[in-house]
Amino acid sequence: MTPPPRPTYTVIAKEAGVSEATVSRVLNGDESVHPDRAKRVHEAVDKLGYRKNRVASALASGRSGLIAVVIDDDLSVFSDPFWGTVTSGVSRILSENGLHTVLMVSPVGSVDGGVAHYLKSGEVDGAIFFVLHSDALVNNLKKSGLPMVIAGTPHSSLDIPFVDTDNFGGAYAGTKHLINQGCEKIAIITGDIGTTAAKQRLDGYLQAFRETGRVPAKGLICEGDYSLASGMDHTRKLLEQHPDVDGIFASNDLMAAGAVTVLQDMGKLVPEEVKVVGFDDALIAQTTRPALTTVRQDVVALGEAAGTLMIAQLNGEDVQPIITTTELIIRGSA
Amino acid sequence: MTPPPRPTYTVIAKEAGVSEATVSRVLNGDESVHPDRAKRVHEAVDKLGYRKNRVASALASGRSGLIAVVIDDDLSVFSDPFWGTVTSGVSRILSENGLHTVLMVSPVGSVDGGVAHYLKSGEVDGAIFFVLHSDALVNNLKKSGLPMVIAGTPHSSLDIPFVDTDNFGGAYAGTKHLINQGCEKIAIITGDIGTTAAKQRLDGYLQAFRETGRVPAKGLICEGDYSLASGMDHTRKLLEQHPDVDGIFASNDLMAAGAVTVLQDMGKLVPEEVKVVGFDDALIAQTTRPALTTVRQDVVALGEAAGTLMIAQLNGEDVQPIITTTELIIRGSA
DNA sequence: ACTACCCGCGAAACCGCTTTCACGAGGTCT
DNA sequence: AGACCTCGTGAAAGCGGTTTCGCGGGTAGT
Repeated sequence: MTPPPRPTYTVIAKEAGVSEATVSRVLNGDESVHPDRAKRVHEAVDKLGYRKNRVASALASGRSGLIAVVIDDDLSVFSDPFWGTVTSGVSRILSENGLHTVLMVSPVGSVDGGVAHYLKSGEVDGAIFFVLHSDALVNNLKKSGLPMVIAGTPHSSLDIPFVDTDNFGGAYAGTKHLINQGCEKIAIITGDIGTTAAKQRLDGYLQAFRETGRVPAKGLICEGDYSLASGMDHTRKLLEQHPDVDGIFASNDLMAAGAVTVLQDMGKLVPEEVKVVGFDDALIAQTTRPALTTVRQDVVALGEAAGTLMIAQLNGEDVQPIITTTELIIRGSA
Repeated sequence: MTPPPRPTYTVIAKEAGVSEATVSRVLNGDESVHPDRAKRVHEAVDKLGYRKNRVASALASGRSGLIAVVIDDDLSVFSDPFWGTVTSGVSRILSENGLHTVLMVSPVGSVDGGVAHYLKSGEVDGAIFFVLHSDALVNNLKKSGLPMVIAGTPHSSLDIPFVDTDNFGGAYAGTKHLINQGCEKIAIITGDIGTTAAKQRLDGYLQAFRETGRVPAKGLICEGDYSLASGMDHTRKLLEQHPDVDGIFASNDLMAAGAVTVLQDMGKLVPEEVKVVGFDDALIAQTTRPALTTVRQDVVALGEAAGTLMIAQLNGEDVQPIITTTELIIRGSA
């Protein structure tokens, strides 16, 4: 019933015949303790099955061993496996380093909300933000000196380390592929343009276009929002206004899937008449017919990179942004 | 640079002209403090922008305000949005109650791994498990007196509160629908049969069948594993061995999508020649052509239920398992 | 041989909050 | 009026570690 009482330093110290201070030193890897005594301490620890109380440790040392992962509730967390995957990558890396992940799913807009309070209250040693629309909170928190990492490219050029996929390069490669396949009239359905990722992908598309010497016709740039519905809607409009489109680059697979669906419903053959390229290489890319040609991003790696950056930062190391590479996966749709 | 020093009880007490004990009482909602003094404390708190140090509080009170959410690494966390969604539901409810979510993604098989240690070390006030294959750890931890909630039905009948979707009822309804649509030869592709959810869905299927007076032919029960690939493989085999199947109930949408894909590739019309029903109502259900008829489960509600159960338990309330209902969503595939 | 260091280690203060305990004031009961 | 409660409150003892400080002995320098 009652949890068995756990031993404390007092007990270990007595058992090992040393002072509590020495126990602390040994358990924290202080080299200056004589090997013999260290050994005695370790034996006592093993024998008594001692485990350090991290709360007490946190209070005394000021380090909690907790890293917050802050996900803006506005995100489509509920339907997009992306964030869950990133988070588990983060969590893996952190726990390998003796840290734990505190998940905070909450609107992050406000500089003064509950999340902000919590982060400022010093209960966590660092915070990893999944930022999309606004850097306000992050920016504000920077002053507090809390180590932070941003997953996704920040809007303003705060000098906060971040990790991101090579959105530009990926979109460039995807668009280039369409061009190489002989597409003449290539549209793009962007993601939520309030996000840097969507902007960067748009830039990649434009760049590929520019290199051909042509300029993307107005009306070929459709502002979507990453949702299936927006992929479908924009494709529909596109076909009305530009019946001769022969290529669509969608900023994620969900919208690409929507595009394929609509195209087929409206009697267009994919990829014969219209080619479609997506982004992400999500599961859904494999279930459409034809399967989606898409730009793969390594989401787990992204999460791990975020974790790594946090660890490095806590160790006082010099930290550089990490951009993970993408890979064009060619399937049936283009 | 250095974070501004935060005020402590000492400061608040001085400012308000009361003792630290009184400050503590006020801040913890002790009714017995005279309103005037309470007011003075609150004013001091506001004026100084005081925020309680939860770590110190945790050490002194023995309550950390942290709830662990343990996800078995074996789970397909990396591709299945399901768990991320449940988790965010949990997180929402907990944070509304002043608790925080500590995410632990790690193999849970061992009774003696890092997770077990952490949970036993008293750093969390409770744990919510996403259990699939084994109850070993949970079972072991029960003795420690740690409040726990299981998401998913436990294998053994431990008397630990759990939340789950009505898998049986959902599968029953789905299968029944196929029967009502005139299907004669209905196969099932189960999920990983090592999970209770998969078993329950199979039972629902069998029950619906039984009520017709018929017995499902051997070979119509295919043991899948929730993956797209297994949905495709089993459908392929099914068509070889039973070319006359006219209905397939898949234990999740991913496998259902695989089934539809293979059926069409092999020249079968869906739903004219073979009808398909999935389970989950995941996003993917809307992107197949035809869109999937499927059994919807409310994943967010499931997470919230788990959170609610935890809160209730911490409050010492009587706790009953929660089974969330499902709903048959009829689309094009059946 | 004498002073100057350095090193390993224990005593004790401390981290910031919670909680027990006891005390004094005011009220009640006889 | 005296014994007995009750109630609000402050002093102080923890909670279980970490860290500073200083001591004693050994080493080094001259």
